[in-house]
Amino acid sequence: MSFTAPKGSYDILPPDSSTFLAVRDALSRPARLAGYEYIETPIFEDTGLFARGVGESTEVVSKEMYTFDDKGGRSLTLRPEGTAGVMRAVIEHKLYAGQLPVKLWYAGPNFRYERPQAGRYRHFTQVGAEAVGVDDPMLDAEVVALAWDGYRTLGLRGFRLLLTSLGDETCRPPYRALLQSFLSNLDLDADTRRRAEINPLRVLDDKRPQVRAQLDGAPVMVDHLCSECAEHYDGVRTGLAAIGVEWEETPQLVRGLDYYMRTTFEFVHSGLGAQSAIGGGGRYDGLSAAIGGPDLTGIGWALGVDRTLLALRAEGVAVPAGPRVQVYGVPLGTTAAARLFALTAALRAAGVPADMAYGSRGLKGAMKAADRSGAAYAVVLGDRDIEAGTAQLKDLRSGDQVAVPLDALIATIQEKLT
RNA sequence: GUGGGUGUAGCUCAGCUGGUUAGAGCACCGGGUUGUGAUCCCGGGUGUCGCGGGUUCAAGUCCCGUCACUCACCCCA
Repeated sequence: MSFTAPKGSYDILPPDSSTFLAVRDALSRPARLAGYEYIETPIFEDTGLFARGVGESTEVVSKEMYTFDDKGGRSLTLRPEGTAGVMRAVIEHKLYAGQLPVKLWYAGPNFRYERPQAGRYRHFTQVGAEAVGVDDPMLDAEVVALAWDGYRTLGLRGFRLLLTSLGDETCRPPYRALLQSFLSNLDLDADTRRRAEINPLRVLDDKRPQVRAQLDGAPVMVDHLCSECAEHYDGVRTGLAAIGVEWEETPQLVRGLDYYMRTTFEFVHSGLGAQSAIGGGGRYDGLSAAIGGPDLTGIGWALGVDRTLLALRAEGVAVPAGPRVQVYGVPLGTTAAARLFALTAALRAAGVPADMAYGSRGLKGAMKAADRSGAAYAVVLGDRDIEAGTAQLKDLRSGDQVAVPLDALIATIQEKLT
Protein backbone atom coordinates (compact mmCIF):
# COMPACT_ATOMS: atom_id res chain seq x y z
CA MET A 1 0.00 0.00 0.00
CA SER A 2 1.38 3.36 -0.90
CA PHE A 3 -0.08 6.82 -0.92
CA THR A 4 0.03 9.76 -3.25
CA ALA A 5 -1.02 13.37 -2.75
CA PRO A 6 -4.82 13.60 -3.11
CA LYS A 7 -6.19 14.45 -6.53
CA GLY A 8 -5.79 18.11 -7.31
CA SER A 9 -3.15 18.66 -4.64
CA TYR A 10 0.60 18.58 -4.94
CA ASP A 11 3.76 18.81 -2.90
CA ILE A 12 5.93 21.89 -3.05
CA LEU A 13 9.45 20.50 -2.96
CA PRO A 14 12.92 21.96 -2.86
CA PRO A 15 14.38 23.64 -4.73
CA ASP A 16 11.10 25.11 -6.05
CA SER A 17 9.72 25.57 -2.55
CA SER A 18 12.03 28.53 -1.97
CA THR A 19 10.49 30.23 -5.00
CA PHE A 20 7.05 29.55 -3.55
CA LEU A 21 8.03 31.33 -0.34
CA ALA A 22 9.57 34.20 -2.27
CA VAL A 23 6.44 34.69 -4.37
CA ARG A 24 4.19 34.68 -1.35
CA ASP A 25 6.46 37.21 0.27
CA ALA A 26 6.70 39.45 -2.79
CA LEU A 27 2.96 39.48 -3.44
CA SER A 28 2.20 40.58 0.09
CA ARG A 29 5.03 43.08 0.46
CA PRO A 30 3.31 46.07 -1.19
CA ALA A 31 0.35 45.63 1.16
CA ARG A 32 2.62 45.40 4.18
CA LEU A 33 4.30 48.61 3.07
CA ALA A 34 0.90 50.27 2.84
CA GLY A 35 -0.25 49.65 6.37
CA TYR A 36 -1.98 46.32 5.92
CA GLU A 37 -1.57 44.03 8.90
CA TYR A 38 -1.45 40.27 8.98
CA ILE A 39 -4.54 38.26 9.85
CA GLU A 40 -4.88 34.51 10.04
CA THR A 41 -8.31 32.93 10.13
CA PRO A 42 -9.30 29.25 10.36
CA ILE A 43 -9.02 27.06 7.32
CA PHE A 44 -12.53 25.78 8.03
CA GLU A 45 -15.57 27.88 8.85
CA ASP A 46 -19.25 27.36 9.48
CA THR A 47 -20.73 26.18 6.20
CA GLY A 48 -23.39 28.87 6.42
CA LEU A 49 -20.77 31.61 6.25
CA PHE A 50 -19.83 30.65 2.72
CA ALA A 51 -23.37 29.81 1.68
CA ARG A 52 -24.55 33.27 2.65
CA GLY A 53 -21.36 35.22 2.03
CA VAL A 54 -20.14 33.79 -1.24
CA GLY A 55 -23.66 33.19 -2.49
CA GLU A 56 -25.88 30.14 -2.97
CA SER A 57 -26.11 30.74 -6.70
CA THR A 58 -22.38 30.40 -7.29
CA GLU A 59 -20.75 27.25 -8.57
CA VAL A 60 -18.27 27.55 -5.75
CA VAL A 61 -20.96 27.08 -3.14
CA SER A 62 -23.35 24.83 -5.03
CA LYS A 63 -20.89 22.16 -6.07
CA GLU A 64 -17.29 22.86 -5.17
CA MET A 65 -17.18 23.02 -1.37
CA TYR A 66 -15.45 20.54 0.88
CA THR A 67 -18.17 20.26 3.50
CA PHE A 68 -18.22 17.86 6.43
CA ASP A 69 -19.85 17.40 9.82
CA ASP A 70 -17.55 17.38 12.80
CA LYS A 71 -18.08 15.08 15.77
CA GLY A 72 -20.24 17.71 17.40
CA GLY A 73 -22.63 17.72 14.48
CA ARG A 74 -21.56 21.13 13.14
CA SER A 75 -21.43 21.57 9.40
CA LEU A 76 -18.02 22.92 8.53
CA THR A 77 -16.45 23.76 5.18
CA LEU A 78 -12.84 24.10 4.11
CA ARG A 79 -12.61 27.66 2.94
CA PRO A 80 -13.07 28.06 -0.83
CA GLU A 81 -11.87 31.68 -0.68
CA GLY A 82 -10.50 34.05 1.91
CA THR A 83 -12.67 37.15 2.09
CA ALA A 84 -15.67 35.68 3.88
CA GLY A 85 -13.57 34.39 6.77
CA VAL A 86 -11.73 37.67 7.14
CA MET A 87 -14.98 39.61 7.11
CA ARG A 88 -16.41 37.24 9.71
CA ALA A 89 -13.40 37.93 11.94
CA VAL A 90 -13.72 41.69 11.43
CA ILE A 91 -17.36 41.52 12.50
CA GLU A 92 -16.86 39.03 15.34
CA HIS A 93 -14.08 41.07 16.94
CA LYS A 94 -15.57 44.44 16.03
CA LEU A 95 -12.38 45.54 14.34
CA TYR A 96 -14.51 48.13 12.56
CA ALA A 97 -15.03 49.91 15.89
CA GLY A 98 -11.57 51.41 15.65
CA GLN A 99 -10.02 53.57 13.01
CA LEU A 100 -11.12 52.90 9.45
CA PRO A 101 -10.29 51.46 7.05
CA VAL A 102 -9.33 48.17 8.60
CA LYS A 103 -6.48 46.99 6.40
CA LEU A 104 -5.60 43.30 6.49
CA TRP A 105 -3.58 40.84 4.48
CA TYR A 106 -3.36 37.07 4.67
CA ALA A 107 -1.97 34.06 2.88
CA GLY A 108 -2.86 30.43 2.88
CA PRO A 109 -4.56 27.47 1.25
CA ASN A 110 -8.08 27.36 -0.13
CA PHE A 111 -10.09 24.37 -1.28
CA ARG A 112 -12.47 23.80 -4.13
CA TYR A 113 -13.68 20.48 -5.42
CA GLU A 114 -13.04 21.02 -9.12
CA ARG A 115 -11.67 18.91 -11.93
CA PRO A 116 -7.94 19.67 -11.90
CA GLN A 117 -6.18 21.08 -14.95
CA ALA A 118 -3.29 23.39 -15.70
CA GLY A 119 -3.31 26.10 -13.03
CA ARG A 120 -6.39 24.74 -11.31
CA TYR A 121 -6.06 22.70 -8.17
CA ARG A 122 -8.35 21.51 -5.41
CA HIS A 123 -5.88 22.85 -2.90
CA PHE A 124 -4.50 26.19 -3.99
CA THR A 125 -2.74 29.03 -2.25
CA GLN A 126 -3.70 32.66 -2.30
CA VAL A 127 -2.34 35.88 -0.90
CA GLY A 128 -5.14 38.26 -0.05
CA ALA A 129 -5.63 41.86 1.04
CA GLU A 130 -8.77 43.58 2.26
CA ALA A 131 -9.59 47.20 3.15
CA VAL A 132 -12.81 47.42 5.14
CA GLY A 133 -15.02 50.28 6.23
CA VAL A 134 -14.23 53.15 3.92
CA ASP A 135 -16.01 53.84 0.68
CA ASP A 136 -13.47 55.96 -1.18
CA PRO A 137 -12.65 55.28 -4.84
CA MET A 138 -9.04 56.19 -4.09
CA LEU A 139 -8.93 53.24 -1.72
CA ASP A 140 -10.10 51.02 -4.56
CA ALA A 141 -7.24 52.39 -6.63
CA GLU A 142 -4.78 51.70 -3.82
CA VAL A 143 -5.89 48.11 -3.48
CA VAL A 144 -5.60 47.47 -7.21
CA ALA A 145 -2.21 49.15 -7.29
CA LEU A 146 -0.90 46.93 -4.49
CA ALA A 147 -1.52 43.84 -6.57
CA TRP A 148 -0.06 45.53 -9.63
CA ASP A 149 3.09 46.39 -7.66
CA GLY A 150 3.36 42.85 -6.33
CA TYR A 151 3.43 41.37 -9.81
CA ARG A 152 5.76 44.03 -11.15
CA THR A 153 8.33 43.66 -8.39
CA LEU A 154 8.40 39.93 -8.97
CA GLY A 155 9.54 40.69 -12.47
CA LEU A 156 6.31 39.66 -14.15
CA ARG A 157 5.60 41.67 -17.31
CA GLY A 158 3.11 39.79 -19.44
CA PHE A 159 0.06 40.36 -17.28
CA ARG A 160 -2.90 42.63 -17.95
CA LEU A 161 -5.35 44.29 -15.62
CA LEU A 162 -9.00 43.98 -16.58
CA LEU A 163 -11.33 46.46 -14.95
CA THR A 164 -15.01 47.22 -14.84
CA SER A 165 -17.82 48.27 -12.52
CA LEU A 166 -20.69 45.95 -11.64
CA GLY A 167 -22.94 48.70 -10.32
CA ASP A 168 -24.83 48.53 -7.04
CA GLU A 169 -28.29 47.66 -5.69
CA THR A 170 -29.70 50.74 -7.41
CA CYS A 171 -28.56 50.21 -10.95
CA ARG A 172 -27.81 46.51 -11.18
CA PRO A 173 -31.38 45.12 -10.88
CA PRO A 174 -32.77 47.14 -13.81
CA TYR A 175 -29.71 46.30 -15.89
CA ARG A 176 -30.03 42.66 -14.96
CA ALA A 177 -33.62 42.65 -16.18
CA LEU A 178 -32.56 44.34 -19.41
CA LEU A 179 -29.85 41.75 -19.96
CA GLN A 180 -32.19 38.90 -19.21
CA SER A 181 -34.66 40.07 -21.80
CA PHE A 182 -31.81 40.34 -24.32
CA LEU A 183 -30.64 36.82 -23.51
CA SER A 184 -34.14 35.38 -23.70
CA ASN A 185 -34.19 36.14 -27.41
CA LEU A 186 -31.03 34.15 -28.09
CA ASP A 187 -30.65 30.54 -29.12
CA LEU A 188 -29.09 29.00 -26.03
CA ASP A 189 -28.82 25.51 -24.61
CA ALA A 190 -30.78 24.57 -21.49
CA ASP A 191 -27.77 24.86 -19.22
CA THR A 192 -26.99 28.36 -20.36
CA ARG A 193 -30.65 29.35 -20.11
CA ARG A 194 -30.62 28.27 -16.50
CA ARG A 195 -27.50 30.32 -15.97
CA ALA A 196 -29.19 33.31 -17.54
CA GLU A 197 -31.89 32.98 -14.89
CA ILE A 198 -29.53 32.65 -11.93
CA ASN A 199 -26.69 34.94 -12.94
CA PRO A 200 -27.16 36.48 -16.38
CA LEU A 201 -23.90 38.43 -16.15
CA ARG A 202 -22.00 35.20 -16.30
CA VAL A 203 -23.38 34.38 -19.73
CA LEU A 204 -21.52 37.42 -21.06
CA ASP A 205 -18.28 35.67 -20.18
CA ASP A 206 -19.06 32.49 -22.12
CA LYS A 207 -16.11 31.29 -24.20
CA ARG A 208 -17.98 29.12 -26.65
CA PRO A 209 -18.06 30.64 -30.16
CA GLN A 210 -21.71 29.78 -30.80
CA VAL A 211 -22.63 31.77 -27.70
CA ARG A 212 -20.10 34.55 -28.25
CA ALA A 213 -21.43 35.18 -31.72
CA GLN A 214 -24.83 36.04 -30.31
CA LEU A 215 -23.54 38.43 -27.69
CA ASP A 216 -22.74 41.33 -30.04
CA GLY A 217 -24.81 44.26 -28.96
CA ALA A 218 -25.60 42.81 -25.55
CA PRO A 219 -26.18 45.56 -22.99
CA VAL A 220 -23.25 45.98 -20.60
CA MET A 221 -23.35 47.21 -17.03
CA VAL A 222 -20.98 50.15 -17.46
CA ASP A 223 -23.47 51.76 -19.86
CA HIS A 224 -26.19 51.57 -17.23
CA LEU A 225 -24.46 52.69 -14.05
CA CYS A 226 -26.39 55.02 -11.77
CA SER A 227 -24.80 58.41 -11.21
CA GLU A 228 -23.25 57.41 -7.86
CA CYS A 229 -21.66 54.31 -9.34
CA ALA A 230 -20.49 56.16 -12.43
CA GLU A 231 -18.90 58.82 -10.28
CA HIS A 232 -17.27 56.19 -8.09
CA TYR A 233 -15.90 54.37 -11.09
CA ASP A 234 -14.49 57.60 -12.51
CA GLY A 235 -12.75 58.17 -9.20
CA VAL A 236 -11.13 54.74 -9.31
CA ARG A 237 -9.83 55.31 -12.82
CA THR A 238 -8.54 58.75 -11.95
CA GLY A 239 -6.67 57.26 -9.01
CA LEU A 240 -5.13 54.47 -11.06
CA ALA A 241 -4.08 56.84 -13.81
CA ALA A 242 -2.43 59.10 -11.25
CA ILE A 243 -0.03 56.38 -10.18
CA GLY A 244 0.71 54.90 -13.56
CA VAL A 245 -1.36 51.72 -13.38
CA GLU A 246 -2.58 50.60 -16.78
CA TRP A 247 -5.86 48.78 -17.22
CA GLU A 248 -8.21 47.54 -19.91
CA GLU A 249 -11.89 48.34 -19.73
CA THR A 250 -13.57 44.94 -19.76
CA PRO A 251 -17.35 45.32 -19.47
CA GLN A 252 -17.98 41.58 -19.74
CA LEU A 253 -15.72 40.81 -16.77
CA VAL A 254 -17.56 38.63 -14.30
CA ARG A 255 -16.43 37.28 -10.99
CA GLY A 256 -17.47 33.96 -9.56
CA LEU A 257 -18.55 35.21 -6.18
CA ASP A 258 -21.87 36.93 -5.57
CA TYR A 259 -20.67 39.57 -3.18
CA TYR A 260 -18.84 41.73 -5.70
CA MET A 261 -20.27 45.08 -6.72
CA ARG A 262 -18.99 48.30 -8.23
CA THR A 263 -15.22 48.08 -8.80
CA THR A 264 -14.26 44.68 -10.11
CA PHE A 265 -10.93 43.60 -11.57
CA GLU A 266 -8.90 40.67 -12.65
CA PHE A 267 -5.22 40.19 -13.49
CA VAL A 268 -4.74 37.83 -16.39
CA HIS A 269 -1.72 36.20 -17.98
CA SER A 270 -1.57 34.29 -21.23
CA GLY A 271 1.04 31.75 -20.21
CA LEU A 272 -1.05 29.44 -18.06
CA GLY A 273 -3.21 27.57 -20.50
CA ALA A 274 -6.95 27.83 -20.10
CA GLN A 275 -6.81 29.37 -16.65
CA SER A 276 -5.77 32.92 -17.38
CA ALA A 277 -6.59 34.68 -14.11
CA ILE A 278 -3.64 35.07 -11.77
CA GLY A 279 -5.51 37.31 -9.36
CA GLY A 280 -8.74 39.14 -8.93
CA GLY A 281 -10.94 41.07 -6.61
CA GLY A 282 -13.33 43.89 -6.18
CA ARG A 283 -15.63 45.80 -3.91
CA TYR A 284 -18.01 43.87 -1.66
CA ASP A 285 -20.08 46.45 0.17
CA GLY A 286 -22.95 44.03 0.77
CA LEU A 287 -20.95 41.17 2.26
CA SER A 288 -20.90 42.28 5.88
CA ALA A 289 -24.64 42.74 6.06
CA ALA A 290 -25.20 39.45 4.25
CA ILE A 291 -23.40 37.54 6.98
CA GLY A 292 -25.05 39.35 9.84
CA GLY A 293 -22.67 42.23 10.37
CA PRO A 294 -23.16 45.97 10.27
CA ASP A 295 -23.35 47.86 7.02
CA LEU A 296 -19.65 47.82 6.17
CA THR A 297 -18.03 48.50 2.84
CA GLY A 298 -15.00 46.61 1.67
CA ILE A 299 -12.58 46.14 -1.20
CA GLY A 300 -9.94 43.52 -1.67
CA TRP A 301 -8.22 40.94 -3.82
CA ALA A 302 -6.83 37.47 -3.80
CA LEU A 303 -3.78 36.55 -5.86
CA GLY A 304 -3.09 32.97 -6.80
CA VAL A 305 0.37 31.90 -5.72
CA ASP A 306 0.31 28.70 -7.78
CA ARG A 307 -0.79 30.55 -10.89
CA THR A 308 1.70 33.36 -10.36
CA LEU A 309 4.42 30.71 -10.25
CA LEU A 310 3.18 29.33 -13.57
CA ALA A 311 3.17 32.81 -15.05
CA LEU A 312 6.73 33.43 -13.87
CA ARG A 313 7.82 30.14 -15.38
CA ALA A 314 6.06 30.97 -18.64
CA GLU A 315 7.97 34.25 -18.81
CA GLY A 316 11.23 32.63 -17.77
CA VAL A 317 11.57 34.97 -14.82
CA ALA A 318 13.86 33.70 -12.08
CA VAL A 319 12.86 34.71 -8.58
CA PRO A 320 15.78 35.30 -6.26
CA ALA A 321 15.50 32.65 -3.57
CA GLY A 322 16.47 33.02 0.03
CA PRO A 323 20.09 32.55 1.14
CA ARG A 324 21.43 29.03 1.10
CA VAL A 325 24.22 27.71 3.20
CA GLN A 326 27.38 29.83 2.94
CA VAL A 327 29.88 27.65 4.76
CA TYR A 328 30.17 23.88 4.72
CA GLY A 329 32.23 21.86 7.19
CA VAL A 330 34.27 18.91 5.93
CA PRO A 331 35.64 16.82 8.81
CA LEU A 332 38.30 14.12 8.66
CA GLY A 333 37.77 11.70 11.49
CA THR A 334 35.67 11.77 14.60
CA THR A 335 37.78 14.22 16.61
CA ALA A 336 37.64 16.78 13.84
CA ALA A 337 33.93 16.12 13.36
CA ALA A 338 33.25 17.00 16.99
CA ARG A 339 35.27 20.21 16.65
CA LEU A 340 33.49 21.14 13.43
CA PHE A 341 30.11 20.41 14.95
CA ALA A 342 30.73 23.04 17.61
CA LEU A 343 32.28 25.38 15.07
CA THR A 344 29.26 25.08 12.77
CA ALA A 345 26.93 25.90 15.64
CA ALA A 346 29.06 28.94 16.48
CA LEU A 347 28.93 30.11 12.85
CA ARG A 348 25.14 29.88 12.87
CA ALA A 349 24.99 31.75 16.15
CA ALA A 350 27.09 34.46 14.49
CA GLY A 351 24.48 34.67 11.73
CA VAL A 352 26.36 32.72 9.06
CA PRO A 353 24.25 30.03 7.34
CA ALA A 354 26.34 26.90 7.82
CA ASP A 355 26.09 23.15 7.41
CA MET A 356 28.52 20.25 7.61
CA ALA A 357 28.95 16.68 6.42
CA TYR A 358 27.42 14.11 8.74
CA GLY A 359 28.03 10.40 8.62
CA SER A 360 31.14 8.74 7.30
CA ARG A 361 31.24 9.81 3.71
CA GLY A 362 34.94 10.17 3.32
CA LEU A 363 36.69 13.33 2.28
CA LYS A 364 35.74 13.12 -1.36
CA GLY A 365 32.08 12.59 -0.55
CA ALA A 366 32.09 15.40 1.99
CA MET A 367 33.67 17.79 -0.50
CA LYS A 368 31.05 16.80 -3.03
CA ALA A 369 28.35 17.57 -0.49
CA ALA A 370 30.02 20.94 0.17
CA ASP A 371 29.91 21.69 -3.52
CA ARG A 372 26.24 20.78 -3.83
CA SER A 373 25.24 22.77 -0.80
CA GLY A 374 25.94 25.95 -2.72
CA ALA A 375 28.30 27.14 -0.01
CA ALA A 376 30.92 29.71 -0.90
CA TYR A 377 33.47 28.25 1.50
CA ALA A 378 34.39 24.85 2.84
CA VAL A 379 36.13 24.42 6.16
CA VAL A 380 38.30 21.31 6.03
CA LEU A 381 39.48 20.06 9.39
CA GLY A 382 41.63 17.01 10.20
CA ASP A 383 43.87 15.87 13.02
CA ARG A 384 46.87 17.45 11.31
CA ASP A 385 45.11 20.86 11.36
CA ILE A 386 43.95 20.55 14.94
CA GLU A 387 47.53 19.89 16.00
CA ALA A 388 48.60 23.02 14.14
CA GLY A 389 45.70 24.99 15.65
CA THR A 390 44.31 25.86 12.22
CA ALA A 391 41.57 24.92 9.77
CA GLN A 392 41.74 24.86 5.98
CA LEU A 393 39.42 27.49 4.54
CA LYS A 394 38.70 26.75 0.91
CA ASP A 395 37.05 29.14 -1.51
CA LEU A 396 34.87 26.76 -3.50
CA ARG A 397 34.55 29.09 -6.44
CA SER A 398 38.23 29.75 -7.03
CA GLY A 399 39.61 26.63 -5.39
CA ASP A 400 42.05 28.70 -3.31
CA GLN A 401 42.73 27.28 0.12
CA VAL A 402 44.42 28.88 3.09
CA ALA A 403 45.16 27.80 6.64
CA VAL A 404 43.39 30.00 9.18
CA PRO A 405 43.97 29.88 12.95
CA LEU A 406 40.98 28.21 14.57
CA ASP A 407 40.34 31.08 16.96
CA ALA A 408 40.20 33.54 14.07
CA LEU A 409 38.08 31.39 11.77
CA ILE A 410 34.64 32.85 12.40
CA ALA A 411 35.87 36.42 12.13
CA THR A 412 37.77 35.58 8.94
CA ILE A 413 34.73 33.97 7.38
CA GLN A 414 32.48 36.87 8.32
CA GLU A 415 34.94 39.27 6.77
CA LYS A 416 35.17 37.29 3.54
CA LEU A 417 31.40 37.05 3.24
CA THR A 418 30.73 40.75 3.48
C1' G B 1 -20.08 16.51 -14.23
C1' U B 2 -18.37 15.84 -19.97
C1' G B 3 -14.56 14.83 -23.65
C1' G B 4 -9.30 14.02 -25.54
C1' G B 5 -4.15 12.48 -24.50
C1' U B 6 -0.43 9.82 -21.67
C1' G B 7 1.38 5.86 -18.17
C1' U B 8 8.81 2.14 -19.31
C1' A B 9 14.82 3.80 -13.90
C1' G B 10 14.82 9.34 -9.12
C1' C B 11 14.02 12.87 -13.82
C1' U B 12 13.41 13.48 -19.37
C1' C B 13 12.49 9.85 -22.73
C1' A B 14 13.77 5.66 -26.72
C1' G B 15 11.98 0.69 -27.48
C1' C B 16 10.02 -0.06 -35.57
C1' U B 17 4.55 -3.80 -38.11
C1' G B 18 4.59 -8.82 -30.91
C1' G B 19 10.48 -12.24 -30.83
C1' U B 20 13.84 -14.27 -26.45
C1' U B 21 19.28 -10.94 -21.09
C1' A B 22 14.41 -3.77 -21.18
C1' G B 23 17.91 0.84 -23.05
C1' A B 24 19.98 6.27 -23.47
C1' G B 25 21.04 11.00 -21.32
C1' C B 26 20.90 13.43 -16.75
C1' A B 27 20.84 12.34 -11.57
C1' C B 28 22.69 9.00 -7.86
C1' C B 29 26.56 5.50 -5.66
C1' G B 30 31.71 3.66 -5.69
C1' G B 31 36.73 3.93 -7.46
C1' G B 32 41.05 6.55 -9.94
C1' U B 33 43.32 10.27 -5.22
C1' U B 34 42.74 6.14 2.89
C1' G B 35 43.83 15.34 3.00
C1' U B 36 40.06 17.92 -1.38
C1' G B 37 34.49 19.40 -4.68
C1' A B 38 33.03 21.41 -9.41
C1' U B 39 36.29 19.21 -14.62
C1' C B 40 38.30 14.31 -16.47
C1' C B 41 38.64 8.77 -16.57
C1' C B 42 36.71 3.83 -14.95
C1' G B 43 32.85 0.96 -12.83
C1' G B 44 27.64 0.25 -10.88
C1' G B 45 20.83 -0.18 -13.21
C1' U B 46 18.90 1.60 -8.73
C1' G B 47 12.77 -1.31 -12.95
C1' U B 48 5.92 -4.76 -10.30
C1' C B 49 7.26 -1.59 -18.34
C1' G B 50 0.58 1.88 -13.52
C1' C B 51 -2.73 -2.39 -12.00
C1' G B 52 -6.00 -6.69 -13.38
C1' G B 53 -7.61 -9.90 -17.03
C1' G B 54 -7.55 -11.68 -22.21
C1' U B 55 -5.38 -13.17 -27.20
C1' U B 56 -0.67 -15.75 -28.55
C1' C B 57 4.39 -20.62 -28.90
C1' A B 58 5.82 -15.59 -27.27
C1' A B 59 3.11 -9.16 -24.74
C1' G B 60 6.64 -3.15 -22.69
C1' U B 61 4.31 -3.78 -27.71
C1' C B 62 -2.33 -6.18 -29.49
C1' C B 63 -7.58 -6.27 -26.98
C1' C B 64 -10.87 -5.28 -22.64
C1' G B 65 -11.39 -3.29 -17.89
C1' U B 66 -9.50 -0.29 -14.06
C1' C B 67 -6.57 3.38 -11.60
C1' A B 68 -3.45 7.52 -11.90
C1' C B 69 -1.64 11.69 -14.27
C1' U B 70 -2.54 15.37 -17.87
C1' C B 71 -5.10 18.88 -21.26
C1' A B 72 -9.65 21.08 -22.60
C1' C B 73 -15.12 22.10 -21.71
C1' C B 74 -17.46 23.94 -17.38
C1' C B 75 -15.94 26.99 -13.40
C1' C B 76 -12.30 30.11 -11.46
C1' A B 77 -7.16 32.38 -8.08
